[in-house]
Amino acid sequence: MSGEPLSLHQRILGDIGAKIVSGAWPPGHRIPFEHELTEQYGCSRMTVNKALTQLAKAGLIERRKRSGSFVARPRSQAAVLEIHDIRAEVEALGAPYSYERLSRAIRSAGQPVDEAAGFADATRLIDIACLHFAGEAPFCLEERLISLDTVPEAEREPFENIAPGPWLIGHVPWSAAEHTIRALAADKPTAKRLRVEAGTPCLAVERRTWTGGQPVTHVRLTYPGTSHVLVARFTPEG
Amino acid sequence: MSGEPLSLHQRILGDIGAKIVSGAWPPGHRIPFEHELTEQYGCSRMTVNKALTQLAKAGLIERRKRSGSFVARPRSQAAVLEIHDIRAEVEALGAPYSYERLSRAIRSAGQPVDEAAGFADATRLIDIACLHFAGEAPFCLEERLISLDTVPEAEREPFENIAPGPWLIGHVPWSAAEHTIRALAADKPTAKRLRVEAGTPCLAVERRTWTGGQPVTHVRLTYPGTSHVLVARFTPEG
DNA sequence: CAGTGGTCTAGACCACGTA
DNA sequence: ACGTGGTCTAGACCACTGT
Repeated sequence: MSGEPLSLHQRILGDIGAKIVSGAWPPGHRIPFEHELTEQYGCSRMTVNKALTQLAKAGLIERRKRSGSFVARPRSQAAVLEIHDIRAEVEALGAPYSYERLSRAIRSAGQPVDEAAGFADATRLIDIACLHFAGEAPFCLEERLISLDTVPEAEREPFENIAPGPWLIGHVPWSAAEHTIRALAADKPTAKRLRVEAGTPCLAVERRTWTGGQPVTHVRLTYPGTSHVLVARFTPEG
Repeated sequence: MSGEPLSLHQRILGDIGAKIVSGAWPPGHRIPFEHELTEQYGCSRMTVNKALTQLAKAGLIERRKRSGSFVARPRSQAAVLEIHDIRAEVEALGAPYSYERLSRAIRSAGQPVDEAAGFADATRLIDIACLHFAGEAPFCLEERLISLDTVPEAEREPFENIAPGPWLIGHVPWSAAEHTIRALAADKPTAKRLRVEAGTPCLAVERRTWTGGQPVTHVRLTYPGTSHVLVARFTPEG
């Protein structure tokens, strides 16, 4: 439907992807060798290689030296999860966004939760709690630890007018991130802050971020009830 | 630490990624032109281009014709969510896996839930409920609709000895999938099936799958309590 | 040992956006 | 108009691996 002229390697990728997706080439089926596709499309090997490399990264095919490339047996689907800025999420709902810092403290790592978050003992941490609002209603509770060893500038920032997320993005680009998503029941303090009843189901997203090998921050975002969903998509086109 | 000899384009990718990640090149900073990197690394333009193209796909840089390439302002993080087979998840926990079909019916689409799932009115559907066990305990409730227009073979399958997920993977490769993740409270029938109290927080993963443009299946997986977490990772290395 | 994919080269032409 | 990135070529060498 999109009348855009596809580049050649995209066309090759699409053609092969279609064969796989349609079932014409079942899992285990051997894909034509690169030199065969080269003849078939009348192009150079690099162009074919680009398409096949991309299919391999998408997990649709598996490449074996000396043997060829084969349609992969789908073992796990890898979907792309878009993690948006909270302000953007709120404003996408058409609600006015606001932010309130609840607490800020500096302490040394040593609690079990710190270790679970990946902070070595005695790492100096800044410990922040804050609320994000959509209109009058609490949208999300943020509980965050930032390593002052990795981000010393954070010590001078009160985080009263800027949320830690946007501040960090402006000061410390991440190199790696891990998200953990779970459902949990709001405990009493959490429920009070989110203005829901204790035991209300919440979606909790925990994110750990590293730069180089150093832990930067650990944050738990707690969204009350079903106010929030995460969406992840997969297409082989990349 | 991994003593593997990196390919040249990987090294270039890593070098530039490090500059961005360390903050040495802040958002908006112009990256050396391809021909400059060509000189710097003593390689051809394709090699440089491969690295930059990959960085652009990872969202670390933004490329503009005539202007050059620039460090991107991180807007949304795109993390890769691994969706595993339920049997594999259970066995990874060290528990014996078992499966029980609860119900199976054939009907025509028309309910609001069918429309939300993307099935056109009057599409013939197979409607299945089943339970996945980890040992004696229910691990996950699966409620699934399969379009018989798209997958007519499903009509002959009782799904008593094989779960719909693995069966579908063997019969209908997906071309696109969308996952929606939310927290919810178990309603009475769900709670009974999962052997928890009504109101228990559950993690619900809904997946819609298409092949070509046709909807294949819609499934809701309900995991009780905090028994299950999803993990998503991001690294610019791809 | 032969043939595969992985990687790289030294060019080339083109579309396109900015100056 | 110019210089950028996007794409492609027609070769090449190498490591690996299955026969």
